[in-house]
Amino acid sequence: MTQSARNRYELTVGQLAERSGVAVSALHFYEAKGLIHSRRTAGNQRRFTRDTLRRVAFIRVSQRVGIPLAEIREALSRLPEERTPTVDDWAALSESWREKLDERITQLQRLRDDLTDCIGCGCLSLNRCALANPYDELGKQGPGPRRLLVSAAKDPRPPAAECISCES
Amino acid sequence: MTQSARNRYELTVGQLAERSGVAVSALHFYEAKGLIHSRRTAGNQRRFTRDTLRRVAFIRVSQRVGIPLAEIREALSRLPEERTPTVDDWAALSESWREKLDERITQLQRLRDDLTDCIGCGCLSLNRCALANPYDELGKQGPGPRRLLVSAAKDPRPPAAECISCES
DNA sequence: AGCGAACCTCAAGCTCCCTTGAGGTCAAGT
DNA sequence: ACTTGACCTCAAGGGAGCTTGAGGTTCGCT
Repeated sequence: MTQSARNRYELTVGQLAERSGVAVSALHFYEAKGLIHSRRTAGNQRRFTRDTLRRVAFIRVSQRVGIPLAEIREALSRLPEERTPTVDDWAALSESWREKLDERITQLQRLRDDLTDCIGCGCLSLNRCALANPYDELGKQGPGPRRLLVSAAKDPRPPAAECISCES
Repeated sequence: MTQSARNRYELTVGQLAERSGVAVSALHFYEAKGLIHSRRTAGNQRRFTRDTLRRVAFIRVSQRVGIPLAEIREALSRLPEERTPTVDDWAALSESWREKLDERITQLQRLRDDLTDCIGCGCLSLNRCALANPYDELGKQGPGPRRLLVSAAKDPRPPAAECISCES
């Protein structure tokens, strides 16, 4: 492959940034974290293969759903290294993500239903509601949207405790 | 109201922490950020009214959905200051949150559907997919799960752009 | 009065996810 | 040859959301 031919199939970091909508600094960061990879030119500049666009797309999508970079990295590491990932490779990855999305949707729906219940009883209970009581281990890792994709609750909810705000 | 009577209706920070499941340090933090309020005893200790439990519950619930503290603070500030919030006050707040939840659910569902589409076309397009392209202003504020509750997309999606990974 | 647990106030530290800046190199156009 | 813009590295900064630690006070009980 000639150098010029290469140029048609590879992207500079600037091009990748522009086309993916991600800042150059963020791309550097992703590379440092092992989420994307590049070869270097003789002049030490990064050259990304075109499928890096897909990787970046995948990263952003995953982030929007609430998955931390470390986990995304792990998922991406399951793509074949030796060859350019095929559509099927990507489909498999996306499929697993889709399942997580489904779980998250189910979880939010329950959250919504429980919120409605809580309004009904006039009680925003920390112990009784799924609202404050995420039956998942991720909930224990502290609050915040850091890890939104939780393993969807095993259904045995914790024993209904007292209502923290209604009782004495 | 006597001091002892007061004690029955107020909570120390430790009690609030225990009953809400939130660390004392976090409660201090919330107070510093104006999400909760306390009176101080003669000895400079915090005393929280009982409805603070509900506030904390509301905070945690909101966080789980992905709402940043600043926004939660703003929502809470709509509760009446002069009197203890009634069930109706809380219901109004929760109702507005429920709507956001609905929006969020809808958004995730579309995300999921689009992901399926993308698998279909074999293309994880940054420009075409809702996936990478959250038609909402919050998406522009950078990535991450920091602000997941977006104003549900006005439906005119952006003009279908080229597929960033499929074309040349 | 004395003890320990719980409380107080800063200030600093931590994780995540980047951005900004300084100082320097590379590549393409004139 | 020169300029300009894109690129490089590395270190530091920033915001969100807390936690940890030091040093000191107060509460409740015996």
